[in-house]
Amino acid sequence: MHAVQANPAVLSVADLCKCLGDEGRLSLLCLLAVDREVCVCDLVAALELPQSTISRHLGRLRQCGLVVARRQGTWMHYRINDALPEWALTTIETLVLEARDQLGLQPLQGTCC
Amino acid sequence: MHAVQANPAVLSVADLCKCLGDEGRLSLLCLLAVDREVCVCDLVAALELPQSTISRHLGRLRQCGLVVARRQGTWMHYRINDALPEWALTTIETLVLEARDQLGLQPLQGTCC
DNA sequence: CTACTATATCCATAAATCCGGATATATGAA
DNA sequence: TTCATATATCCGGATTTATGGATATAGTAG
Repeated sequence: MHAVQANPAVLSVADLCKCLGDEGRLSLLCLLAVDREVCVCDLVAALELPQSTISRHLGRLRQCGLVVARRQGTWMHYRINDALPEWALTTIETLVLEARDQLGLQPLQGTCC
Repeated sequence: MHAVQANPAVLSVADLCKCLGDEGRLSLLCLLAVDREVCVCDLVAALELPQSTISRHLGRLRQCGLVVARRQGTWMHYRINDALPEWALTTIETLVLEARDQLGLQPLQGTCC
């Protein structure tokens, strides 16, 4: 078996920064950093952005390995990938803490599921 | 006097990340993080990019407040702005440390001035 | 002044990114 | 099966960004 799932292309510093360089994605990470696991519909409700936009951002975050998804029925639950390298996790933590002040985003209300 | 030089538009997390999300600018910051102060010609020599490209990247880094410049004769010396907020400085430090491994950039040789 | 160097800016092109409505896919229920 | 919901993907257009050669500016020396 040579499909040992090669290391998902080590996260580059530049790619991490590109992901964090968009207010939409940054907001998503802020929300995910508080509640451990959130489903897409709650994220859509919280950020008031079209569903396709949220999904697209989540897709990119997942592609970079910043978040992981878990399916539960028709819902998808996203959470920050805690298997990221240290430098990435500490960076995300620092930036999310500051971004939460800068972007005025209200905490998640009622969970849909 | 109402020209007290208004706060240079507080650095946003997203803007910092956009700046760091380019390999050219990231490389420049890596070089500046080692040697405290470097002049443009040395940066051009080290990165082997056209002078206009280097200057443009430095301009953006300066505009975001990540670096400051000091003129000495015809030379411009750039250094990381240590007056940045804590969250930005620690982020830069963490990312530069990792990026130096990822990007294989050789240390500055001979200073031009 | 002229000439030379270092750096910044201009410009047009190319490439990447973002957006959001429309559509496709997936799952569960009836 | 059909329907409804949740999410992902498609696609065309708008916006932003990066590029690098050419040019302009600033400083020094003669």
